[in-house]
Amino acid sequence: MSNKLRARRSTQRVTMNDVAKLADVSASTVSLYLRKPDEVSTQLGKRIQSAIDTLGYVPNLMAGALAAARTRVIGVVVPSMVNAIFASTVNTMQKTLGAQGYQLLLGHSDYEESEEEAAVRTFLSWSPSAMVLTGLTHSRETRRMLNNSNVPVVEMWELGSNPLDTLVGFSHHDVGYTQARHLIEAGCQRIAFIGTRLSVDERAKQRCRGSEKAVRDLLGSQHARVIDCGFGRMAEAASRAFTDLITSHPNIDGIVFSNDMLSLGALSEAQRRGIRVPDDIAMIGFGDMDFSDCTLPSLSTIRPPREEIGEAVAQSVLRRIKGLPQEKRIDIGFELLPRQSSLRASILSHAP
Amino acid sequence: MSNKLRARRSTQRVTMNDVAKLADVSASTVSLYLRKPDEVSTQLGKRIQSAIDTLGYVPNLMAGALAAARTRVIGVVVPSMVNAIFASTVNTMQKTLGAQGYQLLLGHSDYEESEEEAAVRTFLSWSPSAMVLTGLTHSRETRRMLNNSNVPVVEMWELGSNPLDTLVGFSHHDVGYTQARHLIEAGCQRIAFIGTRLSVDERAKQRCRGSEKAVRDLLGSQHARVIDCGFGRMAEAASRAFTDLITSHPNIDGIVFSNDMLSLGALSEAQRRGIRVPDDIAMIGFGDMDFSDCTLPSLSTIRPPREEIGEAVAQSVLRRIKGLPQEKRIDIGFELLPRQSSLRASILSHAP
DNA sequence: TTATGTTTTCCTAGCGCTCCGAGTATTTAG
DNA sequence: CTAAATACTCGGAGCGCTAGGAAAACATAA
Repeated sequence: MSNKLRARRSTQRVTMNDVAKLADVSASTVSLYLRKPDEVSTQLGKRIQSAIDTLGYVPNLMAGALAAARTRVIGVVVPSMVNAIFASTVNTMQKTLGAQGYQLLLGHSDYEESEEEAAVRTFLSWSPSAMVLTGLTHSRETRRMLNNSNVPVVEMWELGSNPLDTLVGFSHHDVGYTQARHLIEAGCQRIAFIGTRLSVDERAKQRCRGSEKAVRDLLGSQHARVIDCGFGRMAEAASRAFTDLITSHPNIDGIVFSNDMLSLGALSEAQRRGIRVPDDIAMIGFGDMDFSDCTLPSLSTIRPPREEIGEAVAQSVLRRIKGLPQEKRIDIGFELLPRQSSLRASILSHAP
Repeated sequence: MSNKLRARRSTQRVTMNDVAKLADVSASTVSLYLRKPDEVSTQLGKRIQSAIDTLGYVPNLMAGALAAARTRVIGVVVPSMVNAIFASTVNTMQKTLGAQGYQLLLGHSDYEESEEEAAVRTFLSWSPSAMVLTGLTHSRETRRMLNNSNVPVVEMWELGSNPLDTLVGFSHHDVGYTQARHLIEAGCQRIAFIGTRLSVDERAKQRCRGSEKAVRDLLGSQHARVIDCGFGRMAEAASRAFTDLITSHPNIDGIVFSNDMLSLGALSEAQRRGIRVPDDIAMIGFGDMDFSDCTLPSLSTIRPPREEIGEAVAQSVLRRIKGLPQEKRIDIGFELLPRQSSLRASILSHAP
């Protein structure tokens, strides 16, 4: 008999067994109490709870996850964590899901499919309860992994075709259309579009197309110009883009921006140049950022449903996990916030 | 003999054993190869790798974590995820730590000790490799848990006394001092401080004290007024605070802000009222946010070392995990960015 | 060839919890 | 008062992997 003592590797943490011993019940009962308190008698429940409290027992998540073959983890991939817009959504999800005992694993794609793929791969090895991605554009491999994983997936912040599973968002095309229409209704005739990263940001691209369509539908013309600022510090890039624009197209009278930071940059540049906003040029952005209603003039914009998306995603995920029936496509809509930067005198004189 | 077949719970995932069988080696060898490739002969290594590839084997993190009694997880608690300032730091940490195979678990305290405590408790049950907290103020229970946990801890974004373990940050008192001194050097005589959540944001409070001290040291007076906007939408609150301030103290000629969003709100309000910035009132903020150099006038501010902190924390954590010696206190410093909002004509006429 | 040292591979006992199936009270029905 | 139903509890076999030590294979020296 090889009875040699193996080096015991035990961490000296309090385990469920310790609790069981102190409460004078079996470990199974403690486990049951922890998972389904109702199925344990009140009396034992109390004894167990008090044992837990005395010992300061903390369940070992790893052991639980291994035994149950699942974790209470939800993987979330957003394009950028620095972007406050997504932060609000994640924040809301965190609150709702956290209250239900789920832990978010946060990753970012930097607007690159390959980065997203890496994040998804990492997250999947956690056996997550669900995965949440941003947008509908993913690499082939990402889609494959997700499809094979048998994990509920929610794509958010966009509506469109070929969803992986569940979809929660709004139409960016409609946003763009609404932006341009708003300017047109304010009396603008020659409209330009200024955005960033149009090459990689599918949603920004959609907004641009929507704006384009409105210009075509309502003015029978085209964007006078579309400028892609590319990457880098946004507001600064916007200053340059604005300068560029009014040089090449001095008769522009309305600009649709891909986000409010760009609006702000352009607005400042306009002021610097003595161009009046909205009288000479009207502007509308997207995002309703913190500062948007505090500039002078305040910035007209579209408020995306940041928190609402977070909440809807959370609820959707919860229902999916519990196996409840769940809508596959949820349109949250958005809100036009007309403010001073598009409030032209002309709109008054142009009354129908 | 109770030979009844128990319902096997096996997930049909590919396990290490499957790989071992295909490669015709033992499971231990596969495990060893995965953990320390050098300790396995090249020949076997190749065979194992190819088996892994054919089967598409993905290690079960839970099982590994349970057996090894540790996870490659790092818990990070920031006051707010929506605040882009912390987002940059986290982003940087994510990049560096992620490359080393660590996964960040992100939580937020909402500037409340109790929330922080909850997050820490949750994270500790993951047996993290390290914990990263923001600031030095924690609940008694938080400190206790962390001390007992034997997990490396890094506190960031602040310098001060009684750290739990390692400290990476800069002095907010110095920031405040620098802000006020800058205004004073620009010729301001009557300085006020406008901040938010001073009651709960220890770092903002420090900056306020630092500013106070500079006013005392250099002007021999006191802040004409300290306004705490409280919570809520910042820029808007700042407009109100500004109005309030110039009503009660019409002779104010310089304002130190707790952050740039407040500066912006006040700046717009000033413009609305025809008050010239910086000539009538100079302003300096904190944060160097995206928009800060794109307003008109551009906003003087202090740039906190967001990314630098993230990188330093990551490196520090890595060294701690590896058991390498590590400085206990790292001062990253900060940078004064003088811009137009504090560039007073008076500074010229006041030349010494 | 044997002894000795090295390197490589493998055996095995856990890690702490979950959940199936079975056992034991307790209550209700007959 | 006994049988049947109900409500609680408990035993214990895994979950998939790690890591200590031993065995095996290989290399070198005597």
